[in-house]
Amino acid sequence: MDVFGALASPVRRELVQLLLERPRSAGELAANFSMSRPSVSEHLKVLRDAGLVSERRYGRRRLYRLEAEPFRELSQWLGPYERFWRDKLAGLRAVLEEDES
Amino acid sequence: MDVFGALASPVRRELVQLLLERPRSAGELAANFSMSRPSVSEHLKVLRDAGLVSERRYGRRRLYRLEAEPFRELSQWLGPYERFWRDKLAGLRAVLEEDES
DNA sequence: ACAATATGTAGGAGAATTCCTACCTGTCAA
DNA sequence: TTGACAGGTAGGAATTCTCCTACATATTGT
Repeated sequence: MDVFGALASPVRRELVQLLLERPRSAGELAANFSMSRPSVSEHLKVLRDAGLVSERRYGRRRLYRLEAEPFRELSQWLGPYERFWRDKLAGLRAVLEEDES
Repeated sequence: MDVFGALASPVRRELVQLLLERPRSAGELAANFSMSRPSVSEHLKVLRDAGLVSERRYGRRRLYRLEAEPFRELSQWLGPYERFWRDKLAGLRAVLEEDES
């Protein structure tokens, strides 16, 4: 599953959002959800496989942290569309000003 | 299915990319894929339901066009992560310059 | 009116996703 | 060394996704 597929799940987007604040352990992450801990662990695996997060072991804990690169790629993918909607807004503004005059 | 879910499919991302150039009819879009035309039509429905594209009928043709708003929302969602990876890059640069000195 | 064109919908098969409980593994602390 | 803790893996049920062929609907040109 690629980056887009990984972010398609609301649960995984929430995980990613939690990791944006700071790295957290698997258990701490799981505590934020009503689903079972193993299920959260599976979601973490999806995020890992997509390269969105990495994991380091500290004793019996595993700290998950956000990886920057995939988000950079996402941003690049979005670039052309961003230009698209900015142009749309600019066009809209022009029309509104036209009406005012 | 929401915007993220809709963009999880490579086929739908390609559709969206085609529509970024200009609005196109369902048939013209389908011609770009090796899968059956009805399947492409179903992908278009997913994009429609997610609000990513809209459709206007011109006779027996239906022109699909990209909608700006969902991409704007995507951009806003990405905002905090964009800051995240920019900070990472800045940090990396700082470390490299440190090494040089 | 009729055949051809453009496109969506129905129904279904097969694959993938998502969640669960049970279980296994490695680490820490007494 | 042994029990408790942190966390991943296995196997499976229910659901959703993706693709197909067949069919239905609307429009156009003759």
